[in-house]
Amino acid sequence: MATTEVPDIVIGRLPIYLRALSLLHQEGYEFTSSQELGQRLGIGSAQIRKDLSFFGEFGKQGTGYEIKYLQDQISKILHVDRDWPVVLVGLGDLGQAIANYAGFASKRFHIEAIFDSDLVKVGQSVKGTIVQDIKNLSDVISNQKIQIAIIATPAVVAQEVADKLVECGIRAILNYAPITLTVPEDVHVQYIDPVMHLQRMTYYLI
Amino acid sequence: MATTEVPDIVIGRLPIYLRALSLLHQEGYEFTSSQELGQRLGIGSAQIRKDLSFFGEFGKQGTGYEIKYLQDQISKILHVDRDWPVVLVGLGDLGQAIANYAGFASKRFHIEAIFDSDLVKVGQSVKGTIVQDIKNLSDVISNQKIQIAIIATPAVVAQEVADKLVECGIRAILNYAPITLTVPEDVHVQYIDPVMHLQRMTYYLI
DNA sequence: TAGATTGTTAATCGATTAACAATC
DNA sequence: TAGATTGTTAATCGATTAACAATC
Repeated sequence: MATTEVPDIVIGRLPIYLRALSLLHQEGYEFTSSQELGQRLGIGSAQIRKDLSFFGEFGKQGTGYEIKYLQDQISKILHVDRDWPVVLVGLGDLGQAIANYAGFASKRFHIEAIFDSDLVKVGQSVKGTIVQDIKNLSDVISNQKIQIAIIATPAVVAQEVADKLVECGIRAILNYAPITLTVPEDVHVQYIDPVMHLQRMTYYLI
Repeated sequence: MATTEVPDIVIGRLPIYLRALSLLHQEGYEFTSSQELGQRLGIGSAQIRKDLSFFGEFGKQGTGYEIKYLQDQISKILHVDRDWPVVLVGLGDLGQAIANYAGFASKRFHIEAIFDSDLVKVGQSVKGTIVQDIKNLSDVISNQKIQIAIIATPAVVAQEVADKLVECGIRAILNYAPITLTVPEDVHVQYIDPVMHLQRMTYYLI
């Protein structure tokens, strides 16, 4: 229970737990156990208990975990018990889809500004958010104290965009461009590349 | 070099190598080394060499790897040296975006059929592919011998859809619905959930 | 109380890394 | 040849799991 630097792989599982708890809650359950949770997620019950033990004691012997309480606790741990403003860079087909995706706002991630280098797109409005020239990037990020960016540009300009974002003070990047980004080690990057997931599965086919 | 069952985590890195090689190739390079590759990817050079050694010997001492050759070899290993037909289930906003995304076809994954339960959408055409009633699922999959499916339905019906896909013989599922699926162990599932990636990063913010 | 399930320890398992002989 | 880099071994490191006392 000491603050011994929680492994990132453990942090990576917390959102999975949160998602499962959310579902259990929706289904009307009030309590669950590490065993039930593990069953649903295909994870060992011991691992779930161990993961949670990095942060405190959230259960009761004999009865397990109160779903709503555990949800709240994990939300606090992950800092998702608040709204997060986000900037989106790139408004091609992919950027359009991201801007229109309701799933972000429903989890309290709000796209506050959209940037594109194409002046034809600048001035257009997507879901009430006006597309801005990428020249305004720095001002918007510092004025609104935004820490999170989503990159949805072509791969060729993604590194350049990332550099600019880092320079503007962005601390976390969700990158949809199919390229590994180089950033300072205090900046976090996560990748979304559906093709890579498909390529990983075809290894096992035929 | 024996066939000792390659760890899945190694398979998961091959597409990353492939992506980097592709980029190096585009940039006009002809040779690379495990060190250069590792530098770009933030991975140790020893790990890259170890990963590749599961499959054979692809480099030369002193000079490293011929990019084009290594690309071809990894492509063969992953079975992405061929076209793969794919079915898409669910044509909401997300499904629309997936159907319109050029990145799949460019890597030889072709959406051959789209299914939706909404009869209003059935008959519509997206990029030349006509939306079909989900009742035709079984026929299409068996006639075209399709092994890969993409789920882009609401979370509440995703498990039900997955069950049906498995029943029809699907062997690999790319799931965009925010829910952990339960499938037989010979069926592969990969998840795309951008919100989870964001939640993982906010842990480290403020 | 009896049954269930937690939190935690210690053992196991697996993955990463450092080092180096082989060799281009 | 001299320099560079591979493929592989062995050592290290870290993550998962089994087991169980504690306790609701």
